[in-house]
Amino acid sequence: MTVTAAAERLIRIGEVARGAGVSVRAVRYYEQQGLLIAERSPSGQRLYRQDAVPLVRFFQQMFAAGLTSRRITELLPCWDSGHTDAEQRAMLRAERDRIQAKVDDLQAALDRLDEVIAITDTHP
Amino acid sequence: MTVTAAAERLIRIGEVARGAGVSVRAVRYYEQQGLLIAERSPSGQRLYRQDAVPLVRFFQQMFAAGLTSRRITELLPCWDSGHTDAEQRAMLRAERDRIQAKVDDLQAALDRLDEVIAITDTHP
DNA sequence: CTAAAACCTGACGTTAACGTCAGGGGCAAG
DNA sequence: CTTGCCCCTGACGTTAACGTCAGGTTTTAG
Repeated sequence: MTVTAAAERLIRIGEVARGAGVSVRAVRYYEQQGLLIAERSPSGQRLYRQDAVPLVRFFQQMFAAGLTSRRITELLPCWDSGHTDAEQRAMLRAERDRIQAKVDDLQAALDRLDEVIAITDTHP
Repeated sequence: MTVTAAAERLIRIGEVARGAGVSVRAVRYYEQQGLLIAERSPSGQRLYRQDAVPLVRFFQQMFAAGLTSRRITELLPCWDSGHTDAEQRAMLRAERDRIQAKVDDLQAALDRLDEVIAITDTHP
């Protein structure tokens, strides 16, 4: 039973990309935007810890929800440290409300489409 | 009691835009994309029937749901005529499924945010 | 009649998250 | 040694729904 953390096996960018289901270019972009920090090998190659994979998945989820990379960087400390200041709490709520509104909009559009589908199916 | 339809009062682009809550530029764009047809006054100004307003609102709803203007033009006959061919039915279902998947994604992201909000609220 | 408000046609600018290409290095297998 | 795969840094291209500006005409209110 090791007390000190076992030296984690570092992975390269290709493995991160494949693991998270994104392109290598996307991972580099995340670094450029300040979302993801990577060590560098002596030859300059990016080296990531394995938890970079779920982190990238999380980024994808937030992107899908309409958050910008800038906003994600501003909110990342909330996940990392579990602590937030007033500004961050306000942003969290604002994003939450925005997403909820979007869900409602999508649901309304969905109902609209289902309506037409129902009509055109029963009325060939 | 008139038998022939009363000559509908035609409205200009500004009224359409204000009525639907979009910019004049947007309405012109819709015409350019083939979404909206307008008569022209002798001097060249666009003249719309009043149902252009709810129609533009409908476009906005579809845009919000992620449909492109091209897709909307392909599906407009479904609303206008109430009739669809096989290709259109397939498109309708594809869009419906895509939107539903997006709703699920958003809901997952929402849960994720709510989780953090709950933690940071009870744990100042 | 006149000035403001509204309309017209181009046509270039914007934004975000990448895609893609050019040109070059490094490293394990055979 | 060289072949192939992965990696690197720029840097320009893409897309969709408009925004915005320029320069000119039309409609409307007074």
